[in-house]
Amino acid sequence: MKVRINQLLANKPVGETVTINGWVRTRRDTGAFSFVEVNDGSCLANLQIIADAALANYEHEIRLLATGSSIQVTGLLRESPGKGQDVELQASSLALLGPADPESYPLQKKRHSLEFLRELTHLRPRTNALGAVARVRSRLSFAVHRFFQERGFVQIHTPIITTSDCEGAGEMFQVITGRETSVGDHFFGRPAGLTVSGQLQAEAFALALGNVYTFGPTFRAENSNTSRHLAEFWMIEPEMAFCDLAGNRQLAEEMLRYLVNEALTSCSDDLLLFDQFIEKGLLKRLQGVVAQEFVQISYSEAVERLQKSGRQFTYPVSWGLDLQSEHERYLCEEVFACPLTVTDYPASLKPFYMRLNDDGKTVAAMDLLVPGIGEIVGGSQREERYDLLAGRMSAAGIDLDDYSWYLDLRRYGSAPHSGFGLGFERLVQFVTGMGNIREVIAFPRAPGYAPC
RNA sequence: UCCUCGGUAGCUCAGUCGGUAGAGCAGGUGGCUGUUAACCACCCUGUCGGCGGUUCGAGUCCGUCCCGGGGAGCCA
Repeated sequence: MKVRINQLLANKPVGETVTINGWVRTRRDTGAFSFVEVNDGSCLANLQIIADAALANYEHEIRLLATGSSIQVTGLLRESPGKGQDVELQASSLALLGPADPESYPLQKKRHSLEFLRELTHLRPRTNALGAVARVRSRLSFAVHRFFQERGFVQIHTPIITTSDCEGAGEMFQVITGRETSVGDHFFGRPAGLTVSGQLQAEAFALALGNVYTFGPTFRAENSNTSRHLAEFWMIEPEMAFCDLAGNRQLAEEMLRYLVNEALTSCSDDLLLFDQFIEKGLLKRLQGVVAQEFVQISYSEAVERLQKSGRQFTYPVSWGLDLQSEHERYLCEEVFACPLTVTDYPASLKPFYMRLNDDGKTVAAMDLLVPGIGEIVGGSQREERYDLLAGRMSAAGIDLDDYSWYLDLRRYGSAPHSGFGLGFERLVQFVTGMGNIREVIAFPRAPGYAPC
C-alpha cells in the first residue's frame, strides 16, 4: 500500500507492509546496514529507513545513496529501538528512482542561508524551512476561503487585466500585445494594465450581493526593494455593503485571529521549526494574537501619543503629516506590543474613495499594523455620497468620465459600504516569522528579479 | 530610488601593518559504530564579485559597476 509519511507517522501501523516515495535527506552506514532518512514533503518529519546489507542493490546503490536522490521503499513498519523516532521502516526493497550527483547537487545535509537558497528557487522547496512555508501558506490560503464562506461571503474573480487604476495603490504594469503600432492602437480600445487592486470592481459586486471577497494576484510596478514588497503578490479584499468602519475593523481583526489560529492548530510541527530556527518566541507571539484583543486608536490619538512619548524620532510628528515607519513601529512594537489598528487619517493623506468623516478633515480609513512587519491590512469605509465622491475625484485630478461606472454605484441605490486589503504574503510572513517576503512566495518577483 | 553594511573553496566564515590564502562543514578514499547535524583518519577544493587605478608588490588602499543583507520611501 502506497502511503505518505505524514499518514504513516500519524497512524503508526506497526506490523504493516507499506510503500513510500520520497527524497533522501541523509544516509548513515553501519557495518551491517544503512539508515536512510527520507522526506516526501507531506510533513516536516523524515522517515528512517533501515536498509539491510542483504538487499540485492545494497553495495552498488544503497550504500552510495546521496542527499537529494528520489527513492521508493517497500517494507515493514516497526517500532524503532533507537531514540529520535517512534517507528522506522525495515526495507524489503529500496529502488533508486532519480539519483542526485553529490558533487553537483547544491543542497547539503546542513543548514543553508535563506539568501543562498533564494538563488535555488526551484530546489529550495526541498528544504525543511521552505517546505514548511509552502505547507503553511497552503493551509492559510484554504482557511481564507473557509473564513469567508462560513460567513456567507461570495468570492468574486475580479479582472487581472484592468483599465481602472486604483489611486494610492501604486504604479501599474502596462499590458500591450506587441502588435500595437501607434499610440491609441490598444487591444482593449484603451490603455490597460495589470490590476493593482480588485477593490473598485469588488465594490460593484458588494453593492449587489452584500458581502463579497477577492483573493487573487496583484501587481505593482513600484521600484520597491524591501523585505516586505513584491511586484507580484496575492491580496485578499473583502467588501461589505451596509457596513461601517467599525464593522470593517472587526472583520479584519477576526480574520487575522482566525487565520493565526488555523496555523497554530493545523501546522504545529512546521511552526515549531520556525519557532526554533527562524524567530525565537514565534509561538508565544502567535498565541498572544489569538488570545488578546487588538488595540485601536485614531490617527489623532496616535499623533498625540507620539508627541508626548518624549522619544526622539528622525521624522517630525505633527497632525497632518503621515506616520513614518519608525512611528508605527514604536507604537505597535513598544507601546502596545500587539496588533494595532489606526483609524481616521487626515483626508489629504488618503485616496479619493475613502469616506469623509463628519469633522470634514479626516476619512474613515484604517491600517492594521503588526509587530515586525508593519501594515498588513489597509482599508476604509468607502465614500457612498455621490457629490462628495465626485468632488474628491475632481480634486484628485481624475477624469470623471473614466470612472462613470464607479460613480453609477453611488447614483443608483448607493449604500454605506466598507472593505480592506490584506497582503497574503505579509500574513504568511507574520505567521512563519520569515523576515523577508521573498521566502514566503514560491517564485518571487521584484525589481530586477524574476529568475524562473 | 536613497542611506548603510557586505561579496574570500560547493556552503558558513577567518584573513593582523599592503608581502601572493586558511578553518569548519560538504565532497572523495579507508575505518568504526542501532545511527540520527553520527564518529575517526587521510585526500581534494580558489578568476579573493567584475573592470580600471595606486604600488616593487593588492584579498587588503582608491575609483567604478554588478549582486546580496539591513534601514528608508512607496504600499499590502
